[in-house]
Amino acid sequence: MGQDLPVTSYALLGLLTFGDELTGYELKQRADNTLRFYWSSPAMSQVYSELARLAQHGLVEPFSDDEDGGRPTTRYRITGEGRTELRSWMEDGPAGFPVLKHPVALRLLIGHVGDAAGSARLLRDYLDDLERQRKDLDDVRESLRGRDAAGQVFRYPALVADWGLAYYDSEARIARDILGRLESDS
Amino acid sequence: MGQDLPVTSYALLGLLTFGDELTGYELKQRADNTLRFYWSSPAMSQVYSELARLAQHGLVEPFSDDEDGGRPTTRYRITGEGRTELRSWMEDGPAGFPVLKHPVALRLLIGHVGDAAGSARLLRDYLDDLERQRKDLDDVRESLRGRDAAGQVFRYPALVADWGLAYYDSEARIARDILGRLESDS
DNA sequence: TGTAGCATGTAAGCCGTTACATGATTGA
DNA sequence: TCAATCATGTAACGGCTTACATGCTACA
Repeated sequence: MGQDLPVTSYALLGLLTFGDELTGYELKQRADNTLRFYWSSPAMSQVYSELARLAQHGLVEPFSDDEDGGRPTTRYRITGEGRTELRSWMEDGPAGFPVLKHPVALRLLIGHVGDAAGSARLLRDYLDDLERQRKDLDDVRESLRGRDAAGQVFRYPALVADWGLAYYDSEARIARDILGRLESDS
Repeated sequence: MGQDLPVTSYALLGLLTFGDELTGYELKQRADNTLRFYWSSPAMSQVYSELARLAQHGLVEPFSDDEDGGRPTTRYRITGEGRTELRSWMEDGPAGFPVLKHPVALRLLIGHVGDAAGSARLLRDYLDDLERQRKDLDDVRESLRGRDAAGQVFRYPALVADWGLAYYDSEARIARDILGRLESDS
């Protein structure tokens, strides 16, 4: 109750609420498929240290997995206390406004320091990145098909993935528009 | 040449390229009107320590301002070396993809841990926040009118502000859409 | 007279990253 | 047999925040 961990801790804890038990390694992979797009995927080393902390607080439970055929590893499952804590975190006041670290917008802001060609290149590179990123997220989105209806496990992850796709589309529209405005300067 | 400072340092340096000389306090205010929306506005204490570092590297120049009528303070101006360094940073490889810390999307991802009403409230609160934020940015945008044409000082800041406004509009559209989808579940 | 804004910092501490270290298993 | 992947950490360090400290000026 009110353990007040860093948000990333709750984020990782949340990834353990989908009915399965993961190793630290697998948890990192899941983070790369989800958190990466609208939070940030913690480094491998942090995944382990967060898991250790969560275990210390009794929010996750480690257990050794000696399944025949595989080498023994440590898996983690969320505890009842973990679920309670997570729920109370979700209802704890306003979520807070998103923080954007947008190096493209930042460079564009001081575009007058460079030349017009530089700003145009900046935006075109961004459009390329967006396409790649959109593709990645789209693959994730497709992998949820069939379990994404109301009431199903991946309903919410699917909603969030759709959000992300719409966001990338919007960014691309905006970047193209600004690029056009820059080109009409000359 | 290749001093490799943190991005926030370059960001603050960039804010000194608009033809005026600022105190640390004023620089913080400018950051709140610009960086806040697509980077992050550093704490007051960090503004001072970054200025100290920039001065140490010769990228800004402090000087005392004893203008009659005001109490003496320290102002900073960008140096020639500072401009050079900033330009080379801007052209230094790809800008990097934006990192989003989106607590609303994060909470929505694990919406199944709470109840449907919680997710709906989350989104409605976000829509309120968006409106406030949009208003703030719109005030900033309006303050640039008249100096935002091609070739003028605030051309690029205006482009970035327009980007931000379009982004907020897009977020609101998406959030409303998801809210609608959630409501049609029941 | 008191409060809000202007102005400038120091210190402690957490979050998160990179670099480093180690070793088992699987498949080409 | 060699490389990639699985698997688990430790150590050092940087960035950034919060809390704290100080004092002046303008104005209600």
